Amino acid sequence: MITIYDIAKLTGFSPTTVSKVFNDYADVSPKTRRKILEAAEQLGYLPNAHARSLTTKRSWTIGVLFNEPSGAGILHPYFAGVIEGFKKVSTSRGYDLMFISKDIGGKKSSYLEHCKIRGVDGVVVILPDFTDPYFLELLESSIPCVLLDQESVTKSTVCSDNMAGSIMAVEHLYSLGHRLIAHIGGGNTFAGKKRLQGYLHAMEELRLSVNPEHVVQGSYDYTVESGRLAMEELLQASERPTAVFAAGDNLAVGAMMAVKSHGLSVPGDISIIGFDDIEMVKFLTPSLTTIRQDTYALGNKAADMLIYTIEGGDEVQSDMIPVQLVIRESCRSL
Amino acid sequence: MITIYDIAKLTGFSPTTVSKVFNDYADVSPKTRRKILEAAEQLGYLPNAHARSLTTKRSWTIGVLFNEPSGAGILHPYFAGVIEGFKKVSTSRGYDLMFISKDIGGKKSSYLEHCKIRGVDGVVVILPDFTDPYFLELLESSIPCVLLDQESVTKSTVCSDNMAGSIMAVEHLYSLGHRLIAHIGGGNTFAGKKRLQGYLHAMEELRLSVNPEHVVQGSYDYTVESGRLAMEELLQASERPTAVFAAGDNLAVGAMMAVKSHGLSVPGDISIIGFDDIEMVKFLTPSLTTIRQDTYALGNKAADMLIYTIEGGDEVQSDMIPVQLVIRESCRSL
DNA sequence: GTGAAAGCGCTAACAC
DNA sequence: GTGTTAGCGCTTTCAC
Repeated sequence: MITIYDIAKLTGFSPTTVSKVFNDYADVSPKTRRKILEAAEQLGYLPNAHARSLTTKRSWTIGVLFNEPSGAGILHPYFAGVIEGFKKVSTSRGYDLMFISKDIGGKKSSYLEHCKIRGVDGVVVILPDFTDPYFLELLESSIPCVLLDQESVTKSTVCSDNMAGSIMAVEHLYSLGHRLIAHIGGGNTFAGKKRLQGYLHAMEELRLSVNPEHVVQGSYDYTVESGRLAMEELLQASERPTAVFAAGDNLAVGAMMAVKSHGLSVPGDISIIGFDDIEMVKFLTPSLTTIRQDTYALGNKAADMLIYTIEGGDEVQSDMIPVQLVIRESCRSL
Repeated sequence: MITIYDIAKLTGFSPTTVSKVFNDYADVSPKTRRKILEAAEQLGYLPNAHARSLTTKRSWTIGVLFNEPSGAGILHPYFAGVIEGFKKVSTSRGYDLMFISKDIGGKKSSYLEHCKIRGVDGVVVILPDFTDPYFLELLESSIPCVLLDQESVTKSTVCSDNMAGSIMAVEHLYSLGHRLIAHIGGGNTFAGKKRLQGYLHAMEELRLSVNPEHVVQGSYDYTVESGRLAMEELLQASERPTAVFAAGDNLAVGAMMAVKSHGLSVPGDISIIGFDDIEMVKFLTPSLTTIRQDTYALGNKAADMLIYTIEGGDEVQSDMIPVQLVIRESCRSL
């Protein structure tokens, strides 16, 4: 391995000066800088990130925390989109991404411990289950964090405008003439609660009464199966809704399947609107009307915030990304 | 930060002995070990991975290389499934995963340089485009690698049994009475070529002639749009195929869209079979008959191989994971 | 502008 | 069983 000492030896300068060149110090003469750079090139020098981190206490690494137990984690398009956007800006700012789990060295540990051992500079958290004690521990630590779809006063947060999206969804159904509008909720998650809240708010604004039987919770993992189950429940209601607003596209897909399995039609008998706009839904029959989240923008913004904190900013930030109604075929006009 | 020196001071032992305890050396008395462990616990000691790596030249980190230019990268369910499986076993073996890009420190560099700077112990490569010069450079290096869907004599490889899967697909169509079977290819990728090969092989075995107009290439990125385009082309053929074997589910979905847009029915007029079994396709109308790849097993196996190499094994391994025909509604019997 | 010296936290000979 | 010593590759005072 080529080190700065090799370059020092070759050029006759000291390791200190070589180091200064690679750290863009101003007090190196242009001539010296050039010679050192040439020697580095010639020797094929590459810096050693571990050695650098050991002295500087900066790893230029960002930990990525996401849902593992459900396994849905990375497989969900929401996660993938956010990470893609996050990676884009963090990479361009010089940071690499590392997955953080509760395992380390094959042994169980906490997220916080894992982060400290690896010396990550910050963490992006994409974890629907905010009751996890290990997550709480991380929140209380002093490690820079940005949270997606969470609320916090100590850490920065980013989320979609869930309220506005839900209101759009309900208003869209209303404008089509629907009055009996049901809701399949996203469980006990931040997004799920906001969307429920948006639904309730919109119903009230429109002076529509909410039949308690018309609000059922899907599980926090937003799976198709969970949507199917929820729809089965809705179908048992004394009064059948004419439209359903599902808090996630997977839930909506499950709901569509349930409706069809009862020999009913979407949108003939029941209109369905989702939330997310994951890629698949535009190919369904009928294609799904939904509220599009800009996952890429969510990731971008999260990275901006986290790096701001890592690099010394101490203001706790929080931002909401606009969402958009995408009209397709799954909702009909009455 | 608590170091082994703090523990040494507190317990009266030397840093060496403390270090030995954490590295499970046998020559430490049980009593000493216990005292040191207690002190560590009490002080809240956590090891410093950078310092450790600096001396041992082992980072317990595995680099993940995947397709970035297309952006399809992590968003494709294939990638997500493989990584999920890969992460599972590597984590349990003590390794963490880090994304490797061509950017580092905000500057352009090569994958190989990135790996060396970060000191990763090995790399898993999930890159359809094997003509990338930076990928070639990595292949020629001595860094432990495992490649997915690639061929190599110097590095270990894992892939699905693409040939067998393609043969299954064609035979399935044949058994349903189809004789005019077209193919939408996966472009100039390893998997794409194997699947084309399997198609050709099966056609020959079944003594079916292949109309050259019935073989069209989708792009290497396996997108829906690419499948749509390819199907449009097939629809121009002098003789219309009764069935199409698409080299990927996205391609198949695109093909279905094209068929429908011409007022034709799947499977009424044209039967379609895909490859992958990504989650969405079972919810399509008609649901897609396809060849299922076990992406999780692919990832598991890749991790096993890579860790084998990292930990000193010098045999170049290669393995093929079985695939499976999943019959749904998109192929009809003639 | 340049360099000497110390130290980041840890492990690995080797001696005792 | 335990400790001494040196060193991994780099950065950072601080002196020149």
